[in-house]
Amino acid sequence: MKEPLQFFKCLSDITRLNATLLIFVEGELCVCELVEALNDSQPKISRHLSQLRACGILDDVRRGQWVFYSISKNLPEWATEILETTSRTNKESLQVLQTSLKAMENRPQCC
Amino acid sequence: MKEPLQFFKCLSDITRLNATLLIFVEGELCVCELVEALNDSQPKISRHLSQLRACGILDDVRRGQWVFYSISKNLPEWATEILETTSRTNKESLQVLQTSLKAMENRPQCC
DNA sequence: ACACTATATCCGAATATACGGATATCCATA
DNA sequence: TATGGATATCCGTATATTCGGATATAGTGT
Repeated sequence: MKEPLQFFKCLSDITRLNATLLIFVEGELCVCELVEALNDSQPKISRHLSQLRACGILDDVRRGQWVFYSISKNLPEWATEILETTSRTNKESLQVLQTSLKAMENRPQCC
Repeated sequence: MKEPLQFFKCLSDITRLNATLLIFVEGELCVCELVEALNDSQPKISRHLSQLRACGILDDVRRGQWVFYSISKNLPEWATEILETTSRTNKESLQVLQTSLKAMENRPQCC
């Protein structure tokens, strides 16, 4: 993630924005958790996640069956600042997503 | 400008991003100045400016023949923060645009 | 009224983006 | 190695976005 332009393009889709912010506040999430929290199809979520990874916003790590996504350790300071500002601004809608997430059963980290 | 999503969509086009940032650092610019500084066609610039105005990022005011654009007085704090961060990050490419602007002859404010 | 400059908008074409559905891949476990 | 769950990718389609070129509108000065 070198250019703000590319960063804004990534965040200009509702699915990618919500996924990024949710991961930003939760720390690490796997695909099935995001499918549940965002209430979207698995291929759709997966496609957007791989785009965010390709742009350098997310890191992914496989752990058993699951692939966990987190904010890239190489994300520049300015991008983190923008995520900070945005998560604060979207606090309420983010809390809705966090609630769906907490209501999910059989979350991978529990096993 | 209510939602970060909409804000990011506006800034995810290179013409709109550059126009917004240039206006952000210069304070107020007319269409012909932006046409010159961004080296694009007048209809293209005009179209993007009206989009930015419709989204609540820019204000416009006609002064004689010219229409001047500035950052909207109603732009929320969080959006200003993002513009601040972005203009700092894009400092170098912004300076190139500012140089083209300064080199322009017959700028409206001179008359 | 006319000419000229600045700006805005309309239109069709080209391009980009996002999607659903099907399918492939990867891993754990029996 | 067979099965099943989780994830990724492919493909064709639908939609959205952007563009250039033409044209319309608005204001200024003659």
